[in-house]
Amino acid sequence: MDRRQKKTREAIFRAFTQLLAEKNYNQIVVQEIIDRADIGRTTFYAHFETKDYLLKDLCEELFGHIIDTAMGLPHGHYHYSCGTEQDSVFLHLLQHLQKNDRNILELLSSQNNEIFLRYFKSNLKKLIVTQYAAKGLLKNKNLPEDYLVNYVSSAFVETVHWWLCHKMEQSPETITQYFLAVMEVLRVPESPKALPLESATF
Amino acid sequence: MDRRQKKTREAIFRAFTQLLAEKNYNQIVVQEIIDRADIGRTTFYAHFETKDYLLKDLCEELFGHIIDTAMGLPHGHYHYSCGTEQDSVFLHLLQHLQKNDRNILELLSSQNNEIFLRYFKSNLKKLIVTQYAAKGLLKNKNLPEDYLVNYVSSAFVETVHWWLCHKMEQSPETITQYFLAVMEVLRVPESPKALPLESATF
DNA sequence: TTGCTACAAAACAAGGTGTTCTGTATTTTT
DNA sequence: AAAAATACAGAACACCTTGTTTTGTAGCAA
Repeated sequence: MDRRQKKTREAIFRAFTQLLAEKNYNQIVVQEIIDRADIGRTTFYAHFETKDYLLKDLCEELFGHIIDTAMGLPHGHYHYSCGTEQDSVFLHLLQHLQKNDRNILELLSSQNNEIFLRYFKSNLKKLIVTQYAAKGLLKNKNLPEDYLVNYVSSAFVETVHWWLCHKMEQSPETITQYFLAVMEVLRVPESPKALPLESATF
Repeated sequence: MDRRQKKTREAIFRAFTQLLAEKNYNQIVVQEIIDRADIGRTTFYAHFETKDYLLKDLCEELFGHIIDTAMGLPHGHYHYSCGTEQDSVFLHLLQHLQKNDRNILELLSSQNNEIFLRYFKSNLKKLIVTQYAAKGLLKNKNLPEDYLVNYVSSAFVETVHWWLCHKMEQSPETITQYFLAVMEVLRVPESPKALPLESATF
Protein backbone atom coordinates (compact mmCIF):
# COMPACT_ATOMS: atom_id res chain seq x y z
CA MET A 1 0.00 0.00 0.00
CA ASP A 2 1.15 3.48 -0.88
CA ARG A 3 3.01 5.09 2.00
CA ARG A 4 0.94 8.25 1.59
CA GLN A 5 -2.34 6.37 1.79
CA LYS A 6 -1.28 4.56 4.92
CA LYS A 7 -0.20 7.75 6.64
CA THR A 8 -3.41 9.52 5.74
CA ARG A 9 -5.56 6.63 6.87
CA GLU A 10 -3.80 6.46 10.18
CA ALA A 11 -4.02 10.22 10.66
CA ILE A 12 -7.76 10.04 10.12
CA PHE A 13 -8.17 7.14 12.54
CA ARG A 14 -6.08 8.96 15.14
CA ALA A 15 -8.03 12.20 14.83
CA PHE A 16 -11.35 10.35 14.87
CA THR A 17 -10.40 8.29 17.91
CA GLN A 18 -9.39 11.42 19.78
CA LEU A 19 -12.66 13.13 18.95
CA LEU A 20 -14.69 10.08 19.94
CA ALA A 21 -13.03 10.14 23.34
CA GLU A 22 -13.97 13.78 23.73
CA LYS A 23 -17.47 14.20 22.40
CA ASN A 24 -20.56 12.48 21.15
CA TYR A 25 -20.36 10.72 17.81
CA ASN A 26 -23.35 12.59 16.43
CA GLN A 27 -21.81 15.90 17.31
CA ILE A 28 -18.56 15.20 15.52
CA VAL A 29 -18.57 16.78 12.06
CA VAL A 30 -16.41 15.66 9.20
CA GLN A 31 -14.70 19.03 9.06
CA GLU A 32 -13.37 18.49 12.59
CA ILE A 33 -11.84 15.18 11.64
CA ILE A 34 -10.29 16.80 8.58
CA ASP A 35 -8.88 19.68 10.59
CA ARG A 36 -7.47 17.49 13.33
CA ALA A 37 -5.99 15.01 10.89
CA ASP A 38 -4.59 17.97 8.99
CA ILE A 39 -5.57 16.74 5.57
CA GLY A 40 -7.52 18.11 2.66
CA ARG A 41 -11.25 17.79 2.40
CA THR A 42 -10.97 15.87 -0.84
CA THR A 43 -8.56 13.44 0.74
CA PHE A 44 -10.99 12.44 3.46
CA TYR A 45 -13.73 11.61 0.99
CA ALA A 46 -11.25 9.69 -1.12
CA HIS A 47 -10.70 7.38 1.86
CA PHE A 48 -14.15 7.16 3.44
CA GLU A 49 -17.53 7.62 1.86
CA THR A 50 -19.16 8.88 5.04
CA LYS A 51 -18.54 9.26 8.76
CA ASP A 52 -20.49 6.07 9.37
CA TYR A 53 -18.19 4.04 7.15
CA LEU A 54 -15.21 5.48 8.96
CA LEU A 55 -16.68 4.27 12.24
CA LYS A 56 -17.37 0.87 10.77
CA ASP A 57 -13.81 0.47 9.51
CA LEU A 58 -12.37 1.62 12.81
CA CYS A 59 -14.44 -0.87 14.77
CA GLU A 60 -13.60 -3.72 12.47
CA GLU A 61 -9.92 -3.04 12.97
CA LEU A 62 -10.23 -2.76 16.74
CA PHE A 63 -12.48 -5.67 17.58
CA GLY A 64 -11.43 -7.87 14.75
CA HIS A 65 -7.95 -7.71 16.19
CA ILE A 66 -8.95 -8.43 19.78
CA ILE A 67 -11.28 -11.27 18.96
CA ASP A 68 -8.93 -12.82 16.44
CA THR A 69 -6.23 -12.91 19.08
CA ALA A 70 -8.60 -14.63 21.48
CA MET A 71 -9.67 -17.07 18.78
CA GLY A 72 -6.06 -17.96 18.18
CA LEU A 73 -5.74 -19.28 21.70
CA PRO A 74 -5.54 -23.01 22.23
CA HIS A 75 -9.17 -23.84 22.78
CA GLY A 76 -11.66 -26.58 23.34
CA HIS A 77 -10.45 -27.20 26.85
CA TYR A 78 -11.51 -24.26 28.97
CA HIS A 79 -12.64 -25.92 32.14
CA TYR A 80 -14.18 -24.11 35.00
CA SER A 81 -13.09 -25.27 38.37
CA CYS A 82 -12.70 -22.98 41.35
CA GLY A 83 -9.44 -21.10 41.21
CA THR A 84 -8.08 -22.51 37.99
CA GLU A 85 -9.84 -20.46 35.35
CA GLN A 86 -6.47 -19.19 34.17
CA ASP A 87 -6.91 -20.26 30.60
CA SER A 88 -10.45 -19.05 30.08
CA VAL A 89 -10.94 -17.13 26.83
CA PHE A 90 -12.83 -14.61 28.88
CA LEU A 91 -9.98 -14.01 31.26
CA HIS A 92 -7.73 -13.63 28.27
CA LEU A 93 -10.03 -11.04 26.73
CA LEU A 94 -10.11 -9.06 29.96
CA GLN A 95 -6.34 -9.14 30.23
CA HIS A 96 -6.07 -8.00 26.65
CA LEU A 97 -8.43 -5.12 27.39
CA GLN A 98 -6.44 -4.14 30.44
CA LYS A 99 -3.39 -3.65 28.29
CA ASN A 100 -5.38 -0.95 26.49
CA ASP A 101 -4.18 -2.05 23.10
CA ARG A 102 -4.80 0.71 20.53
CA ASN A 103 -6.40 2.89 23.22
CA ILE A 104 -9.55 0.86 23.04
CA LEU A 105 -10.37 1.66 26.67
CA GLU A 106 -10.85 5.36 25.90
CA LEU A 107 -13.49 4.42 23.38
CA LEU A 108 -15.22 1.80 25.50
CA SER A 109 -15.38 4.24 28.41
CA SER A 110 -16.38 7.33 26.43
CA GLN A 111 -19.87 8.67 26.04
CA ASN A 112 -19.92 6.65 22.83
CA ASN A 113 -19.40 3.41 24.69
CA GLU A 114 -22.68 1.94 23.52
CA ILE A 115 -21.55 2.08 19.94
CA PHE A 116 -18.39 0.17 20.74
CA LEU A 117 -19.96 -2.25 23.17
CA ARG A 118 -22.36 -3.11 20.38
CA TYR A 119 -19.52 -3.92 17.99
CA PHE A 120 -17.80 -5.79 20.78
CA LYS A 121 -20.84 -7.92 21.43
CA SER A 122 -21.36 -8.58 17.76
CA ASN A 123 -17.84 -9.93 17.36
CA LEU A 124 -18.02 -11.78 20.64
CA LYS A 125 -21.10 -13.62 19.44
CA LYS A 126 -19.12 -14.99 16.51
CA LEU A 127 -16.49 -16.19 18.94
CA ILE A 128 -19.08 -17.85 21.19
CA VAL A 129 -20.68 -19.55 18.23
CA THR A 130 -17.48 -20.96 16.79
CA GLN A 131 -15.80 -21.81 20.07
CA TYR A 132 -18.72 -23.14 22.05
CA ALA A 133 -22.01 -23.48 20.23
CA ALA A 134 -20.52 -25.15 17.17
CA LYS A 135 -18.99 -27.78 19.42
CA GLY A 136 -22.24 -28.55 21.14
CA LEU A 137 -21.11 -26.99 24.40
CA LEU A 138 -24.19 -24.82 24.72
CA LYS A 139 -26.79 -27.55 24.51
CA ASN A 140 -29.47 -27.28 27.14
CA LYS A 141 -32.77 -29.10 26.97
CA ASN A 142 -34.63 -26.22 28.62
CA LEU A 143 -33.32 -23.30 26.60
CA PRO A 144 -32.84 -22.57 22.87
CA GLU A 145 -29.22 -22.45 21.81
CA ASP A 146 -29.37 -19.03 20.17
CA TYR A 147 -30.96 -17.68 23.32
CA LEU A 148 -27.93 -18.92 25.23
CA VAL A 149 -25.45 -17.54 22.71
CA ASN A 150 -27.02 -14.12 23.05
CA TYR A 151 -27.24 -14.51 26.80
CA VAL A 152 -23.57 -15.38 27.26
CA SER A 153 -22.41 -12.61 24.93
CA SER A 154 -24.56 -9.99 26.60
CA ALA A 155 -23.57 -11.04 30.06
CA PHE A 156 -19.90 -10.81 29.22
CA VAL A 157 -20.16 -7.44 27.52
CA GLU A 158 -22.21 -6.12 30.43
CA THR A 159 -19.59 -7.44 32.80
CA VAL A 160 -16.91 -5.56 30.89
CA HIS A 161 -19.09 -2.46 30.94
CA TRP A 162 -19.56 -2.73 34.70
CA TRP A 163 -15.82 -3.16 35.09
CA LEU A 164 -15.12 -0.02 33.07
CA CYS A 165 -17.68 1.95 35.08
CA HIS A 166 -15.76 0.96 38.19
CA LYS A 167 -12.55 2.22 36.64
CA MET A 168 -11.20 -1.30 36.37
CA GLU A 169 -10.27 -1.41 40.02
CA GLN A 170 -10.78 -5.16 40.18
CA SER A 171 -8.33 -7.61 38.70
CA PRO A 172 -9.24 -9.47 35.51
CA GLU A 173 -9.30 -12.63 37.62
CA THR A 174 -11.93 -11.19 39.95
CA ILE A 175 -14.06 -10.06 37.03
CA THR A 176 -13.77 -13.48 35.45
CA GLN A 177 -15.03 -14.96 38.69
CA TYR A 178 -18.04 -12.64 38.68
CA PHE A 179 -18.84 -13.59 35.14
CA LEU A 180 -18.39 -17.29 35.65
CA ALA A 181 -20.52 -17.06 38.77
CA VAL A 182 -23.54 -15.86 36.82
CA MET A 183 -22.75 -18.32 34.05
CA GLU A 184 -22.88 -21.16 36.52
CA VAL A 185 -26.41 -21.98 35.55
CA LEU A 186 -25.07 -23.33 32.28
CA ARG A 187 -23.32 -26.10 34.10
CA VAL A 188 -26.51 -27.69 35.39
CA PRO A 189 -29.10 -28.04 32.64
CA GLU A 190 -31.49 -29.80 35.02
CA SER A 191 -33.22 -27.59 37.53
CA PRO A 192 -31.85 -28.35 40.97
CA LYS A 193 -34.61 -30.00 42.89
CA ALA A 194 -34.68 -28.65 46.40
CA LEU A 195 -31.96 -26.11 47.02
CA PRO A 196 -32.42 -23.67 49.88
CA LEU A 197 -33.57 -20.22 48.87
CA GLU A 198 -31.04 -17.94 50.38
CA SER A 199 -31.29 -14.73 48.42
CA ALA A 200 -33.43 -13.47 45.56
CA THR A 201 -36.93 -14.80 45.27
CA PHE A 202 -38.53 -13.85 42.00
CA MET B 1 -53.63 22.26 28.96
CA ASP B 2 -54.67 24.11 25.86
CA ARG B 3 -56.50 21.85 23.46
CA ARG B 4 -54.33 23.14 20.59
CA GLN B 5 -51.10 22.35 22.37
CA LYS B 6 -52.22 18.85 23.18
CA LYS B 7 -53.24 18.16 19.60
CA THR B 8 -49.97 19.47 18.24
CA ARG B 9 -47.89 17.50 20.71
CA GLU B 10 -49.70 14.31 19.86
CA ALA B 11 -49.40 14.97 16.14
CA ILE B 12 -45.64 15.36 16.54
CA PHE B 13 -45.34 12.18 18.60
CA ARG B 14 -47.42 10.28 16.08
CA ALA B 15 -45.38 11.49 13.11
CA PHE B 16 -42.13 10.85 14.92
CA THR B 17 -43.14 7.36 15.98
CA GLN B 18 -44.12 6.51 12.42
CA LEU B 19 -40.81 7.74 11.08
CA LEU B 20 -38.87 5.86 13.73
CA ALA B 21 -40.57 2.67 12.66
CA GLU B 22 -39.55 3.35 9.07
CA LYS B 23 -36.03 4.68 9.12
CA ASN B 24 -32.94 5.31 11.16
CA TYR B 25 -33.14 7.97 13.83
CA ASN B 26 -30.08 9.78 12.50
CA GLN B 27 -31.57 9.93 9.05
CA ILE B 28 -34.80 11.51 10.19
CA VAL B 29 -34.71 15.27 9.69
CA VAL B 30 -36.86 17.73 11.55
CA GLN B 31 -38.52 18.87 8.36
CA GLU B 32 -39.89 15.37 7.82
CA ILE B 33 -41.48 15.33 11.24
CA ILE B 34 -42.94 18.76 10.56
CA ASP B 35 -44.33 17.72 7.20
CA ARG B 36 -45.82 14.50 8.45
CA ALA B 37 -47.32 16.13 11.52
CA ASP B 38 -48.61 18.84 9.21
CA ILE B 39 -47.61 21.73 11.43
CA GLY B 40 -45.57 24.88 11.02
CA ARG B 41 -41.85 24.94 11.47
CA THR B 42 -42.11 27.47 14.27
CA THR B 43 -44.60 25.29 16.07
CA PHE B 44 -42.25 22.36 16.27
CA TYR B 45 -39.49 24.40 17.85
CA ALA B 46 -41.99 25.92 20.26
CA HIS B 47 -42.64 22.41 21.57
CA PHE B 48 -39.22 20.76 21.37
CA GLU B 49 -35.82 22.33 21.49
CA THR B 50 -34.20 19.64 19.34
CA LYS B 51 -34.88 16.22 17.87
CA ASP B 52 -33.00 14.67 20.79
CA TYR B 53 -35.32 16.24 23.35
CA LEU B 54 -38.28 14.99 21.38
CA LEU B 55 -36.88 11.47 21.58
CA LYS B 56 -36.25 11.84 25.29
CA ASP B 57 -39.80 13.03 25.98
CA LEU B 58 -41.26 10.24 23.89
CA CYS B 59 -39.27 7.58 25.73
CA GLU B 60 -40.14 8.96 29.11
CA GLU B 61 -43.80 8.75 28.26
CA LEU B 62 -43.54 5.23 26.88
CA PHE B 63 -41.36 3.53 29.45
CA GLY B 64 -42.41 5.60 32.39
CA HIS B 65 -45.91 4.33 31.75
CA ILE B 66 -44.97 0.67 31.40
CA ILE B 67 -42.70 0.56 34.40
CA ASP B 68 -45.05 2.56 36.60
CA THR B 69 -47.77 0.06 35.86
CA ALA B 70 -45.47 -2.77 36.83
CA MET B 71 -44.40 -0.95 39.97
CA GLY B 72 -48.02 -0.59 40.96
CA LEU B 73 -48.41 -4.35 41.18
CA PRO B 74 -48.68 -5.91 44.60
CA HIS B 75 -45.10 -6.80 45.26
CA GLY B 76 -42.63 -8.19 47.74
CA HIS B 77 -43.89 -11.69 47.25
CA TYR B 78 -42.80 -12.85 43.84
CA HIS B 79 -41.70 -16.37 44.52
CA TYR B 80 -40.13 -18.59 41.96
CA SER B 81 -41.23 -22.14 42.07
CA CYS B 82 -41.64 -24.35 39.04
CA GLY B 83 -44.89 -23.62 37.26
CA THR B 84 -46.26 -20.96 39.54
CA GLU B 85 -44.45 -17.83 38.37
CA GLN B 86 -47.79 -16.31 37.46
CA ASP B 87 -47.38 -13.19 39.52
CA SER B 88 -43.81 -12.37 38.54
CA VAL B 89 -43.28 -8.70 37.66
CA PHE B 90 -41.35 -9.96 34.67
CA LEU B 91 -44.22 -11.98 33.35
CA HIS B 92 -46.44 -8.98 33.84
CA LEU B 93 -44.05 -6.79 31.86
CA LEU B 94 -43.99 -9.28 29.01
CA GLN B 95 -47.76 -9.49 28.95
CA HIS B 96 -47.96 -5.73 28.92
CA LEU B 97 -45.55 -5.61 25.99
CA GLN B 98 -47.57 -8.21 24.11
CA LYS B 99 -50.59 -5.92 24.25
CA ASN B 100 -48.50 -3.47 22.22
CA ASP B 101 -49.67 -0.51 24.25
CA ARG B 102 -48.97 2.74 22.36
CA ASN B 103 -47.35 0.79 19.51
CA ILE B 104 -44.24 0.29 21.55
CA LEU B 105 -43.45 -2.95 19.73
CA GLU B 106 -42.90 -1.15 16.44
CA LEU B 107 -40.24 0.94 18.11
CA LEU B 108 -38.60 -1.90 20.03
CA SER B 109 -38.42 -3.96 16.83
CA SER B 110 -37.33 -1.19 14.50
CA GLN B 111 -33.81 -0.49 13.37
CA ASN B 112 -33.75 1.98 16.23
CA ASN B 113 -34.37 -0.74 18.79
CA GLU B 114 -31.09 -0.10 20.58
CA ILE B 115 -32.18 3.39 21.51
CA PHE B 116 -35.39 2.11 23.02
CA LEU B 117 -33.90 -0.96 24.64
CA ARG B 118 -31.46 1.40 26.34
CA TYR B 119 -34.29 3.49 27.77
CA PHE B 120 -36.09 0.31 28.71
CA LYS B 121 -33.11 -0.99 30.59
CA SER B 122 -32.54 2.30 32.32
CA ASN B 123 -36.08 2.35 33.68
CA LEU B 124 -35.98 -1.34 34.47
CA LYS B 125 -32.94 -0.78 36.64
CA LYS B 126 -34.90 1.64 38.78
CA LEU B 127 -37.58 -1.00 39.17
CA ILE B 128 -35.06 -3.68 40.12
CA VAL B 129 -33.45 -1.38 42.65
CA THR B 130 -36.66 -0.38 44.37
CA GLN B 131 -38.40 -3.75 44.18
CA TYR B 132 -35.52 -6.07 44.91
CA ALA B 133 -32.22 -4.49 45.83
CA ALA B 134 -33.68 -2.01 48.32
CA LYS B 135 -35.30 -4.93 50.14
CA GLY B 136 -32.08 -6.87 50.41
CA LEU B 137 -33.24 -9.48 47.93
CA LEU B 138 -30.13 -9.21 45.82
CA LYS B 139 -27.56 -9.87 48.49
CA ASN B 140 -24.90 -12.35 47.52
CA LYS B 141 -21.62 -12.76 49.32
CA ASN B 142 -19.75 -13.52 46.12
CA LEU B 143 -20.99 -10.69 43.90
CA PRO B 144 -21.41 -6.91 44.33
CA GLU B 145 -25.01 -5.81 44.48
CA ASP B 146 -24.78 -3.24 41.70
CA TYR B 147 -23.20 -5.87 39.49
CA LEU B 148 -26.27 -8.01 40.07
CA VAL B 149 -28.70 -5.14 39.46
CA ASN B 150 -27.06 -4.50 36.13
CA TYR B 151 -26.92 -8.21 35.38
CA VAL B 152 -30.60 -8.82 36.03
CA SER B 153 -31.68 -5.75 34.06
CA SER B 154 -29.50 -6.61 31.10
CA ALA B 155 -30.56 -10.21 31.06
CA PHE B 156 -34.22 -9.27 31.03
CA VAL B 157 -33.87 -6.66 28.31
CA GLU B 158 -31.83 -9.09 26.23
CA THR B 159 -34.51 -11.69 26.75
CA VAL B 160 -37.13 -9.26 25.48
CA HIS B 161 -34.90 -8.43 22.54
CA TRP B 162 -34.49 -12.10 21.71
CA TRP B 163 -38.23 -12.52 21.93
CA LEU B 164 -38.85 -9.66 19.52
CA CYS B 165 -36.27 -11.03 17.11
CA HIS B 166 -38.27 -14.26 17.08
CA LYS B 167 -41.45 -12.35 16.29
CA MET B 168 -42.83 -13.10 19.74
CA GLU B 169 -43.79 -16.60 18.74
CA GLN B 170 -43.37 -17.90 22.27
CA SER B 171 -45.85 -17.17 25.02
CA PRO B 172 -44.95 -14.69 27.76
CA GLU B 173 -44.97 -17.64 30.14
CA THR B 174 -42.33 -19.49 28.12
CA ILE B 175 -40.15 -16.39 27.93
CA THR B 176 -40.48 -15.88 31.66
CA GLN B 177 -39.29 -19.46 32.12
CA TYR B 178 -36.24 -18.81 29.95
CA PHE B 179 -35.41 -15.72 31.90
CA LEU B 180 -35.93 -17.30 35.30
CA ALA B 181 -33.82 -20.24 34.20
CA VAL B 182 -30.76 -18.09 33.66
CA MET B 183 -31.56 -16.16 36.83
CA GLU B 184 -31.53 -19.36 38.79
CA VAL B 185 -27.97 -18.78 39.86
CA LEU B 186 -29.24 -16.01 42.13
CA ARG B 187 -31.06 -18.55 44.21
CA VAL B 188 -27.88 -20.30 45.34
CA PRO B 189 -25.27 -17.82 46.55
CA GLU B 190 -22.90 -20.62 47.54
CA SER B 191 -21.10 -22.36 44.72
CA PRO B 192 -22.43 -25.87 44.47
CA LYS B 193 -19.61 -28.18 45.44
CA ALA B 194 -19.61 -31.17 43.18
CA LEU B 195 -22.32 -31.02 40.57
CA PRO B 196 -21.86 -33.04 37.41
CA LEU B 197 -20.68 -31.08 34.41
CA GLU B 198 -23.24 -31.83 31.82
CA SER B 199 -22.99 -29.03 29.29
CA ALA B 200 -20.81 -25.99 28.87
CA THR B 201 -17.35 -26.11 30.31
CA PHE B 202 -15.72 -22.73 30.35
C1' DT C 1 -64.74 42.55 24.51
C1' DT C 2 -59.92 42.32 25.73
C1' DG C 3 -55.91 40.24 26.23
C1' DC C 4 -53.23 36.14 25.92
C1' DT C 5 -51.55 32.20 23.62
C1' DA C 6 -50.80 28.96 19.88
C1' DC C 7 -50.07 28.65 15.41
C1' DA C 8 -48.73 29.43 10.09
C1' DA C 9 -45.86 31.14 6.52
C1' DA C 10 -41.94 33.02 4.78
C1' DA C 11 -37.48 34.61 4.96
C1' DC C 12 -33.01 34.43 7.01
C1' DA C 13 -28.02 33.43 8.39
C1' DA C 14 -25.04 30.00 9.70
C1' DG C 15 -23.00 25.86 9.16
C1' DG C 16 -22.32 21.14 7.22
C1' DT C 17 -22.13 17.91 3.11
C1' DG C 18 -20.29 15.94 -0.80
C1' DT C 19 -18.46 17.10 -5.46
C1' DT C 20 -15.67 19.27 -8.98
C1' DC C 21 -11.74 21.55 -10.74
C1' DT C 22 -6.89 22.85 -11.00
C1' DG C 23 -2.33 22.24 -9.83
C1' DT C 24 1.51 19.95 -7.20
C1' DA C 25 4.15 16.27 -5.06
C1' DT C 26 5.09 11.49 -4.55
C1' DT C 27 5.16 6.87 -5.93
C1' DT C 28 5.42 3.30 -9.38
C1' DT C 29 6.26 1.66 -13.97
C1' DT C 30 8.76 1.44 -18.16
C1' DA D 1 16.14 8.51 -15.61
C1' DA D 2 11.87 9.51 -17.90
C1' DA D 3 7.06 8.74 -18.11
C1' DA D 4 2.78 7.53 -16.32
C1' DA D 5 -0.14 6.91 -12.54
C1' DT D 6 -1.66 8.05 -8.18
C1' DA D 7 -2.41 10.75 -3.84
C1' DC D 8 -3.00 14.95 -2.17
C1' DA D 9 -4.14 20.28 -1.20
C1' DG D 10 -6.93 24.23 -1.83
C1' DA D 11 -10.63 26.61 -3.37
C1' DA D 12 -15.05 27.01 -5.11
C1' DC D 13 -19.65 25.14 -5.73
C1' DA D 14 -24.55 23.83 -5.17
C1' DC D 15 -27.35 21.80 -1.95
C1' DC D 16 -29.41 20.75 2.35
C1' DT D 17 -30.59 21.23 7.39
C1' DT D 18 -30.91 23.94 11.34
C1' DG D 19 -32.75 27.20 14.42
C1' DT D 20 -34.38 32.05 14.62
C1' DT D 21 -36.96 36.05 13.42
C1' DT D 22 -40.74 38.51 11.65
C1' DT D 23 -45.48 39.35 10.53
C1' DG D 24 -50.02 38.16 10.62
C1' DT D 25 -54.12 35.12 11.95
C1' DA D 26 -57.15 32.21 14.68
C1' DG D 27 -58.52 30.12 18.99
C1' DC D 28 -58.96 30.39 23.99
C1' DA D 29 -59.83 32.49 28.57
C1' DA D 30 -60.85 36.35 31.74
